[in-house]
Amino acid sequence: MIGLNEVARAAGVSPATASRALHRPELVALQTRERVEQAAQRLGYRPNVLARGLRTRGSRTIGLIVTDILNPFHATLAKGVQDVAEAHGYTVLMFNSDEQPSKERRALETLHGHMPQGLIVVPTAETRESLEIVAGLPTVELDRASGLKGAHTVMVDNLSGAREAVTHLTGLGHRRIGMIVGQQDISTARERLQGYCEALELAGIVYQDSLVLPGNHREADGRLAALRLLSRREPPTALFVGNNEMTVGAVLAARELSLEIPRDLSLVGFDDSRWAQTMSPALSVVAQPAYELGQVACQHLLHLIGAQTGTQTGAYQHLLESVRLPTRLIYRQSTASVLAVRA
Amino acid sequence: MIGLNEVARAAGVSPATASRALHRPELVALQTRERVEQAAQRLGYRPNVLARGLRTRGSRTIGLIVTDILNPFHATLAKGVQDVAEAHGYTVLMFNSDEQPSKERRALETLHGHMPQGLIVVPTAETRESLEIVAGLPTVELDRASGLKGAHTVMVDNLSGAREAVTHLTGLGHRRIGMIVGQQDISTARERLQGYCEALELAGIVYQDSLVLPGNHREADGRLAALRLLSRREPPTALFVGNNEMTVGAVLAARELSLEIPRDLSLVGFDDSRWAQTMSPALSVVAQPAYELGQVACQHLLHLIGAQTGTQTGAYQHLLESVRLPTRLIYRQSTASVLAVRA
DNA sequence: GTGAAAGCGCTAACAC
DNA sequence: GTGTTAGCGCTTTCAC
Repeated sequence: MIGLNEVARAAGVSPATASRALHRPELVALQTRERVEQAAQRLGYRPNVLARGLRTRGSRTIGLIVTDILNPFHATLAKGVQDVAEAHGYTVLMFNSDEQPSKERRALETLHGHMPQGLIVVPTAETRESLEIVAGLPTVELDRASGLKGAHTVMVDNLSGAREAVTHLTGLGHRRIGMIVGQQDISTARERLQGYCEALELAGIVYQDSLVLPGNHREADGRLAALRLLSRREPPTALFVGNNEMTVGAVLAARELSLEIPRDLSLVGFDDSRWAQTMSPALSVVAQPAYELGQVACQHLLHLIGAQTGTQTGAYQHLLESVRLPTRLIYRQSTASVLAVRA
Repeated sequence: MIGLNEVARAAGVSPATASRALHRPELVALQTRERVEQAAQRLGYRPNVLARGLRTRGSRTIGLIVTDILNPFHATLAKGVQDVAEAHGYTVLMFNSDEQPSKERRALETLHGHMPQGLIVVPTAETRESLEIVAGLPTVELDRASGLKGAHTVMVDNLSGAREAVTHLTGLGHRRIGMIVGQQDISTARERLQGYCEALELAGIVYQDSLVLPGNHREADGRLAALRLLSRREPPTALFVGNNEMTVGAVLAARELSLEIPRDLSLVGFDDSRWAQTMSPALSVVAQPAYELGQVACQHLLHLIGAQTGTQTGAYQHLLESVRLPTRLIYRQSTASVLAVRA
């Protein structure tokens, strides 16, 4: 491997000067700098990040832990994070927690050994405790809040997103609206449920516990929950599903029961996706700006890192702890008026 | 940060012994080892991967470059790689080339600085040249072959996958079968095109150049190509599309032209996906074992790394250069007999 | 079986 | 402006 020593020798300077020429050009005579740069170029020099990180205690690396990279929403988050990180010369170490606190812990431990300069995490149910592993590390929680106080979070406005979706349904005359919602130890699930409740109240509908079924964010859970809800004596005429994977399950359940959407059942999902657009009827959804969410989280983290090392301009000194991005309700063909149905 | 020094002091031994106790237990007295292990445990010691990597020139890190993490196929590849890597204590540095050779080069350069022990890459058109950046690094090419001779590759059997799909179409009586295929500088596209040709020949149909349109793997390309093919004076009665993103485009094009699948057009795509299953009619596809592909690539790479350092048992000494996994044609509702149509 | 010492490649502190 | 020196945390000779 070509090291800084070789470059220095080729340029006829000391290693220290070579280092400065490359990273602090202003400390070096123009002429010297050019000699070094040319030598580096010619030899194909690439700095050894490990050595530099060891010395400066700054690896130019950030950690990212998502709960499920196979979920396009998370893949998109990851891309947003990566693109911003890369643009700033940071490398991303990505891990999957698969929604399991134990895997998350392992990821955090591995990460810790790599001495990252920051962390972006989509929390699981136990992140609050696990984050102790990387105590002191600038951290941004993405999409969900772990509940750790003082934590920086970048999330979507779940409350009003859900409220809007359900209000759309009540506006169509639906009174028996079911909800399939994630585990209540996840902040997004709590907020979306609350939005549902508020929308019902706004429409003067009393909340019915039996119309709300929990699921663990997976397709299979959504299917089972939908099957149960739709097999009731008085099944709901509309369904609001709290995450994209579970929505697929709900669609499958409706098909199994030969319910036609939207004639027999109106459906709104949370989070847009390719299949929601191509299935027929196309699905109405609460769309989330996933890519932007990832970008903002990364920008936020970089500011935190900058703020810590004091490289920051005044503008960002007072970073908001919590950022909320808006959702957008997309009307497609999966909802219909109850009146129309009965007619 | 808790370092090995602290652990050593707490255990009343020298740093050297502490290091040995943790990584070469056989070189240390049982009693000593236990003391060290307990101390490490108690203090929450996590080895500094940077320091170790610097010293041993082995970072326990591998690089992964995919062309598009937003493509579920690639996300699944990545998950397969990650799961295997993690199980063996390796951390994955993942990059996106977005199908752009320049981004791929940048990723390779960044990667190089991190001193990875191996690389898994889904090649772009110029990978053969760019790989020079990491010359000597154990490398596995995934899903596609860069053309570098002697390279280790893990791919799917594109040729027979495509042949089977098109033979299915000819078996249904189709004679005018269009193909939308990726750039010919990508090996998968070449192989799939060849499979198409062979299937035609097998059915005694003469190849028509004008029925084959290229696209750059994106949805928009697929749409445009399909639009052109389907607007011909004598449009094809069936379409075989060479990748999943472009297949979405083809479906959209068919809808725009008010062609009903499969009545007016039979369609087979390459690579299965969520939307292919949920759209109606459900799409027949050549399914690829994406997760397994990633797993196998990573196992292969780990063997290469092992072989290099001589840690390997004889069994894997003679690693095959190229691994091919089979595809599987899934029959759903997007294809129909021409005869039935005309009837 | 264990400790002392050197050094991986780099940069920060201190001289000059 | 530039060189010298030391040391980041770890592993690995080489002694004992």
